Amino acid sequence: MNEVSNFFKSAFSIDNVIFGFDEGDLKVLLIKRGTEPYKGLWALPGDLIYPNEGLETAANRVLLELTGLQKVYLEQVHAFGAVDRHPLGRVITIAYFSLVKISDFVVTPSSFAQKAKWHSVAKAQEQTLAFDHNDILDTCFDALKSKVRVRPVGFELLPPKFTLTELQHLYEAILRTPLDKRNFRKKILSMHLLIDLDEMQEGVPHRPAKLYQFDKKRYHKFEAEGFSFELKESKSKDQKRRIEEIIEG
Amino acid sequence: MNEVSNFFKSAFSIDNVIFGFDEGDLKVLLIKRGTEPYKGLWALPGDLIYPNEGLETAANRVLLELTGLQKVYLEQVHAFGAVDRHPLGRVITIAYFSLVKISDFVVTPSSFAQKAKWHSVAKAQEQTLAFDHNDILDTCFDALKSKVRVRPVGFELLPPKFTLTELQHLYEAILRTPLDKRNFRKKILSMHLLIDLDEMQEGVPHRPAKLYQFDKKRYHKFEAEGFSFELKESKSKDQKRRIEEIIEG
DNA sequence: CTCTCTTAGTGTAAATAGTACGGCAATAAC
DNA sequence: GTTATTGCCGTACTATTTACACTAAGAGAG
Repeated sequence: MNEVSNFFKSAFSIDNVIFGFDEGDLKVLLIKRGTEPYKGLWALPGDLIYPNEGLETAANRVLLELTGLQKVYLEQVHAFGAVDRHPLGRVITIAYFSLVKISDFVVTPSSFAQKAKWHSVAKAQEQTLAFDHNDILDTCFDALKSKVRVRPVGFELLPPKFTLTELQHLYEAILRTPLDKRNFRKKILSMHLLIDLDEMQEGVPHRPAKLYQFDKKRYHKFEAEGFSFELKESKSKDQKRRIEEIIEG
Repeated sequence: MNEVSNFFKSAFSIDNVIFGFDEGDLKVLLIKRGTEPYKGLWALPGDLIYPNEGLETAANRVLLELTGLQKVYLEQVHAFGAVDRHPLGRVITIAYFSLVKISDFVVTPSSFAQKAKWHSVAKAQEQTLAFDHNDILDTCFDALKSKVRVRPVGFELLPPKFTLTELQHLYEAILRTPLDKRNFRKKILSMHLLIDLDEMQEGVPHRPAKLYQFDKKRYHKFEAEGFSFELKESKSKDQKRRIEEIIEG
């Protein structure tokens, strides 16, 4: 077998797709590159991994430097290692996504020393990003979409107190599909994972909504009993009809 | 930002969890290490990634060298990068799992030049493997378990013609839960993804079963229409009762 | 104070999907 | 022909999902 030392010619990095939710829209935090390569293009925040640093540690470091936030939801998604993905050498990058509550950090000066900005995910996906960051963003967005169906991670994006409508909008933004209001509420409430705070929204120019909180403790108890959070992909009549057609002929 | 060249002190590898299905049991292909470190222990097949080699290419190469198989199902799962995971240096490894039909390769001499052997996954998980390969195996097994619920990948492990009972045993082995025979058949057949070959099993000492084939073409058509394969995790009465208790109390 | 605007909140019937469960049928071996 | 083994089938019950439309509450304008 080849000696390890023969292969010391590559570098690792992490890239972090930081998602936030604001104004009813799913956002991603991007940085404008100030140096070559890809100077002037928007890129995902990331950095090379230090020699004595674990992968997740590196991802958390990037997040902390940029947002000042610690202990946020972070999940590894995929390693990207196309030979030519970095013009300066072989760099394999490991992509993470994290979910932050935008309201949690009021633009600390340090965090925006580099020009960082929230972008609508949909718009970011349409423009050209640096490196293979379009791939990475797409992959991480898809990972979030899948995750949100099977784990209650959406709450990581909302403030601690939220309304059912906000929650629904969040799911609609992530799943990119409209949901029926009554069915959504019924489903969510039937999981018994929301605490009704007996508080009302304030300062809204219309009927105020009730505020809820995610019941993390209960969720952990449920998990221990093998309970599984599930938001099924629902099939429309149209889809069913077209599937019928394939079966018939 | 740090120069890329400062970081040229690490290596990448891939490790491949190769799953097979035989004798009603899920198997994994392991190699006995002939050299230090971890000499004598069983390990996942893997190798360092060559400087000009993509990640998936490397994973396929390892697979090809070991089994002689090409074009098998391969999926990236997770990158493992604990600082001390390799005693000889910093090596970040990217774990893949692949699904092979054991019947496809009749132990080619070259493939077993290194001592490779199929192990029951359950037993492999109980013994100590080299490096962090227990972690990797567990993670990949869980990934397979999740995957099998939402994509019809199980067929990759079966010969082209199989019986419904074989298919059920496969799912039971992966999900590690017994399934009701009639309900399983009903569910699978209702998906219209199996072609009834009008052929019978031969040489079995009991009533022979019908043979089926997975209808890949139709599945791709369904996919294009947004159809989603789904095998739900079913909750037992017991589980439901315990969840009720949490809600009440 | 009343009218308007906006969003919150609610129920039910029909269809679909999931669950639990027992007995006869076909073959090979003896 | 008897036995052992596995294949194959159907129904009643329950739970979940779907589709769908109106009234309620508050803010703001006049």
